[in-house]
Amino acid sequence: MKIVFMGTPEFAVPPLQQLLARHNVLAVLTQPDRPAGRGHKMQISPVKALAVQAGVEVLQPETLSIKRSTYAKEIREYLIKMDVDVFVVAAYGLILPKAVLDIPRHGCINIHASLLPKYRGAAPIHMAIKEGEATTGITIMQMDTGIDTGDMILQRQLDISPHERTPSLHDRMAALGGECIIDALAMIEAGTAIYTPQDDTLSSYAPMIKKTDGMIDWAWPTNKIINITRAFDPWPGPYTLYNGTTIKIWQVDAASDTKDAPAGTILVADAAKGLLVSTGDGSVWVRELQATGGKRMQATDYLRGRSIGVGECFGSA
RNA sequence: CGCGGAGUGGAGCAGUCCGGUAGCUCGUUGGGCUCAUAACCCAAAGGUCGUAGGUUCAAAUCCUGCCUCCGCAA
Repeated sequence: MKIVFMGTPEFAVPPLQQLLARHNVLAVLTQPDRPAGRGHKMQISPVKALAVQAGVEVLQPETLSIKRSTYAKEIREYLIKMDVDVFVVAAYGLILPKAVLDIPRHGCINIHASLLPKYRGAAPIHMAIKEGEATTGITIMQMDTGIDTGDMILQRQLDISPHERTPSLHDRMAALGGECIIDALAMIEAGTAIYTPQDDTLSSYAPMIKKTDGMIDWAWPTNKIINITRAFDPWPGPYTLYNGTTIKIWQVDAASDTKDAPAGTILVADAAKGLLVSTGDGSVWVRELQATGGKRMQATDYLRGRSIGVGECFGSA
């Protein structure tokens, strides 16, 4: 099929690879290069890197709204002229106006990283782990003007293991997304695709993650704190405040004993035993942490060189 | 040129401001104690102080370039 691909981050790379191998990808749309990272260096998106390497034309409009950009108008005319069968969209990051959705013969197909109608929106993978889900999956759907509200074409499940963290689930989801899009396109091409509407009454929303979402509230239940540390690795990084600095709390385990102390209180801080902190309903061993300016390390290693006093408190500057 | 922190035996850190024999908590190795131990006691090994220059009688420490890592911000 003749395809135009739209995507930006790492998640969209495996699907694009699959499409490049099996279909005729005429162009790739991805977010514009932006200064990012330390030093504000210009950075290209993972999708752009792959497209350039594959020799596919790359278009990077700021927006597809013709009200806000004359370039968007040119792009639209160009896309129409290409006469493609379908647009495949995976974590592109731009809203597609109805006029764009209607350009291809088969419309726009989206790869979404959740079992819709659950977790519509920008961060479905993080949200599934944060909520402690045991199962998630990929949904391929026909896009409409809503955010992840279109009719579903194909859905495939994936189990989340109890200790799984975002990076590993993200990679498995991206790979599965690549398989699903190929299968879904085959059904569309053969005319055998079945379009199932979503049940809006069961829908939920996974909004874009903010930096501050990584802040741990020690009054939360132990399980919620554990799930946050699984979900927000490596970004935005689960963290707490201590002595006016930020400490990232990468990994925690539930402690068997519970002690009566205000949430966030350091119950044990010993290079041999570890670091025990009270929570809303018990306590957790902090296994892996990262101080400002340092790298990730075991809590016991941290305590060998620096001291945290028993009775001190996490979560307040 | 976005702001800032850091690089010291195998691990985590102190020492740098005010240059003058390289230190702490661990780990490792050997020995001891103990019914026993991840516990305790004694001893030992192990470091071009990120890198290249500069200043100096003398540089981990002061000056400059470079490399690497990280926090903030995006």
